[in-house]
Amino acid sequence: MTDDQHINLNHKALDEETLFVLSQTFKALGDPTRIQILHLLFNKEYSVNGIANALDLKQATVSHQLRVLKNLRLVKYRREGTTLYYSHDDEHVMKMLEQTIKHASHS
Amino acid sequence: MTDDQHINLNHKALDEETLFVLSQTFKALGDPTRIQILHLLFNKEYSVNGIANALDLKQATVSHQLRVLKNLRLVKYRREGTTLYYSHDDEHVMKMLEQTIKHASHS
DNA sequence: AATGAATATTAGTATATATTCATATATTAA
DNA sequence: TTAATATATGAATATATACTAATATTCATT
Repeated sequence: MTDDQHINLNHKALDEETLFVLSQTFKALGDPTRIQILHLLFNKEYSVNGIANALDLKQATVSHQLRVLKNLRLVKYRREGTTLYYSHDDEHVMKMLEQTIKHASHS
Repeated sequence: MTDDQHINLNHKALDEETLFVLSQTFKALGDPTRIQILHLLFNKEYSVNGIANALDLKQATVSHQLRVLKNLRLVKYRREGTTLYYSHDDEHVMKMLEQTIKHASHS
């Protein structure tokens, strides 16, 4: 029996659901394309094609990634005719992203 | 020419390197095992076997994931004999994790 | 109803990643 | 130097994910 066997009884393990939500959220930010999209949506809403044009991505690529972000409630949209305008929908995540961008930029 | 074609000239695109660093960091947190490890390391250092025991993971699994975290400088270690004690090494990331855990817990 | 525009979906492919088993390496003690 | 312990590494496998091309769907207009 080595020291490794000792267990910190004070430590509260993360419950399964929290762990799942956490990892899903971070995973959503773990892709350059999705970061670019969220970063673009920081100040204003964009249509799907607007995002595709601004970031030089295929329409289908943007649509796929928006679905991921929408499923995690990181973005929302409003419809105007056939056009869907997407905007961010999670203040905490956007602030976290902002902070981390600042941190990464001048490091 | 639709409204989508208009471009926000005020928007500064993220440069490639920042984007890469950002996504790498978030990707590191996008896995339940790595989150558990970092969460465990919040208050104190642990050996590799200590982590494996505390989280009921294989030694190899922990070692592999610690390498990922170490490459991103999210953890560091000190040696004591044959034992390596790992601890966290990025205050910003740990604070971000803490905040997001709080946010996810009571939501 | 037919057309055009914007977006979503499906299928296919390529790539990345997490885990496990088996084994190698490194350190210490006898 | 041999043995024991702790950790790292390599190979194999399974799964997940991102992108693309093609097509389907939805909505508005005529």
